[in-house]
Amino acid sequence: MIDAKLIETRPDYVKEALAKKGWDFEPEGLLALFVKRRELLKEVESNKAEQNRLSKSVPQVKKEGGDVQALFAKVKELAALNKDKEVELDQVEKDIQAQIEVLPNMPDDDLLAGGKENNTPIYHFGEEPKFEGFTPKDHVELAESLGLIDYKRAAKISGSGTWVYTNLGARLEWALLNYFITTHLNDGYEMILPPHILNEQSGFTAGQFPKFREDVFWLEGQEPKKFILPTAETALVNLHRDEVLSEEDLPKRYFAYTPCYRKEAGSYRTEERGMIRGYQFDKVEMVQYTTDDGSDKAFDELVRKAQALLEGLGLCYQLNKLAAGDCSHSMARTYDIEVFIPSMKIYKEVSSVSNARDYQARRGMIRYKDKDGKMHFCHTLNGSGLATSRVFPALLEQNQQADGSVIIPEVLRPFMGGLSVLKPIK
RNA sequence: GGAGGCGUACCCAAGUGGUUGAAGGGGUCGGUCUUGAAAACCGAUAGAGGGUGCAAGCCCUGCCAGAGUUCGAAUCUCUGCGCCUCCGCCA
Repeated sequence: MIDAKLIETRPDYVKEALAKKGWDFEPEGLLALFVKRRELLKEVESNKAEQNRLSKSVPQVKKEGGDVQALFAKVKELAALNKDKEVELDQVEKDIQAQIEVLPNMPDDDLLAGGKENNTPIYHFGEEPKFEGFTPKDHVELAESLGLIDYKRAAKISGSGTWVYTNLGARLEWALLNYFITTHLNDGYEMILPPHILNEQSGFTAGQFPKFREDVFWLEGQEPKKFILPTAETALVNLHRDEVLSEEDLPKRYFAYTPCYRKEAGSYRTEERGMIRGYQFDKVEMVQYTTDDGSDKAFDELVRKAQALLEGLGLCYQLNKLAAGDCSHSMARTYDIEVFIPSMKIYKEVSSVSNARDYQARRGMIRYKDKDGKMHFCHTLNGSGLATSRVFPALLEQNQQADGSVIIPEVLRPFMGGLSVLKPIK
């Protein structure tokens, strides 16, 4: 959530920043509400102060045998006078809240305005494989011929947009996750396994609601409402909601493995074959809580970590600095790490690293006390480290050989019983 | 799912309608004592959000959350949430 004070004192600055995200923000309405709010607040509070003063004097007046009834009448009168104003104030505050909470985060100053077309690749790793002397298969064919994924049976037991990892496919998926987890542990991150069913407030704090209410799976008949997490970020950034941390505990570095559940309504299912986009995919997610001046450093750290994971696998990827309009709704800054998918001849996101600055912290009252006892909002950051559903196909496609086999990256072998190559079963 | 209990400041806890911003204890910080430490003793410290003001300050909110009763609520009523205990069911 954007700071209301900032909107009030520098409306043009906020307007300009949001414009870079393609968001047309007209502050006039809010500014008028701020004025209205202040007016009402002054009236209501001074009236309330008078009521309190009179009420407090009751025991004294009683003792002196004064006219208590007259006092009662006076206070009642004041209270009646205040009632309408209190209702009005309440409404104004709700209106302000409603208007501010839908606003996206403001992008960092250095980001280009506009959408995808203005994303800037800033680093490239590895070489796009050449496949000399044979026609490469796509990952769907490979997964099938190697016996890794069963799409047919997935459709039978679940539906389209899903898959079953079978045999060595399941082993490979698990090896990837283990490789990620082991790396994060070695880097000193704390492992978390959160519940997958979360309450509405968690979605709000993460900034997924109200905007993305339609994109998650809601549990039927649950009161209060519950949804299944679309990413472990939702759980991790809510861990310290409504808490006051102390500066020496920061930064907090967490990671969690969870499947992610998304409706993906209206997505490009047809061109994205196989496991490029599904209703459920596995992801290891990293989250940091930092001080309000520590998030830039943390951001670089998370980007580096995500890069290192792909580099460990030896996969060709690019690092993409997103333009303001392509950054996530709640984020001030996002870098995507995109792995090369030969069959599609494009780079597909496997990790999205973002700095929310204090946007989520304000929504969830996540604060810390500095060494002088002063309160601050934390900064929160998140980054995939990594999502498997695109690493898996990229790995198959990039590492395929002329004979249809696929070389397993060395870092994964310890998690696959030393196996070094996947061979076709038919 | 059924029955009961609880929710007060960093922690424990008193408080059941009136100057209660909230007793007491622990903790923390400072001091006395001590070669040093412990103990003992003395002192300090009670969160947060908001309004107003140059500031000191003053004011509003605030004892899980919300609504209500009352001139006045931590204290009474209702609702919700959370936790605990017992019973049932169950991976």
